[in-house]
Amino acid sequence: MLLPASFYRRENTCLIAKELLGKVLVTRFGQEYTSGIIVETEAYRGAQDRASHAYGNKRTARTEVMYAPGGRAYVYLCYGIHHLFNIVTHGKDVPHAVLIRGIEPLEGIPLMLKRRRSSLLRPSLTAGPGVLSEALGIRTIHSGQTLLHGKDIYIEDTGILVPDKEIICTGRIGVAYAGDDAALPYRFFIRSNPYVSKGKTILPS
DNA sequence: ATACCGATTAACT
DNA sequence: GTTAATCGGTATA
Repeated sequence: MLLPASFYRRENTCLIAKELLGKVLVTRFGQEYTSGIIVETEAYRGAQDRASHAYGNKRTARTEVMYAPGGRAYVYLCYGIHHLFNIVTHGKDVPHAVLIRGIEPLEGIPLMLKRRRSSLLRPSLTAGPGVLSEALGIRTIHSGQTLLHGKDIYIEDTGILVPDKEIICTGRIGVAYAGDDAALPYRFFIRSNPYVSKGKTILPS
């Protein structure tokens, strides 16, 4: 079942990030079909969150899509190389988003391997926000696209159940510049899943 | 026009 | 454990 607008447009972005675990992220570009189970996410809470590109309600051409109602892709280039895929959440003019940090490959694995120029199925194929975008063929040109039409990029609920006991919550990765906000418990991942990224979490002080 | 830097990764020691 | 790669976005002038 395709996730509906009502899933993304709720106000609790941390809850959305948590509930995205176990959902299936799909890209379908013509005949090219690839998918993976979401195993790691991070919430970014807009105006009030120093780690967010929309901190202080900053509006630029890049961040504008986050001000749309939930259910669109926000994709940006990081370190000049990596395309990072986010899901816009909350309502209009509230620029929240969820970063997808890890997926477990499900369908179209040969195509993912080809996109990653790899021949071996191993966690480095899709563990990490930059590499999973490459495996799924997601690039900055997709920023702003809707996830609600079941075309190009979308998310399905296939009934995979992730027990609460298997979900771990920590501080976020790579946002040391955000001061105290870096340690907020906004990162969610599935315990012991090999496709969770290997970055260092920032511990609360 | 110019300068700085990052929600990372892979390849090193 | 460390660090080079790499370039669009953003701020400043």
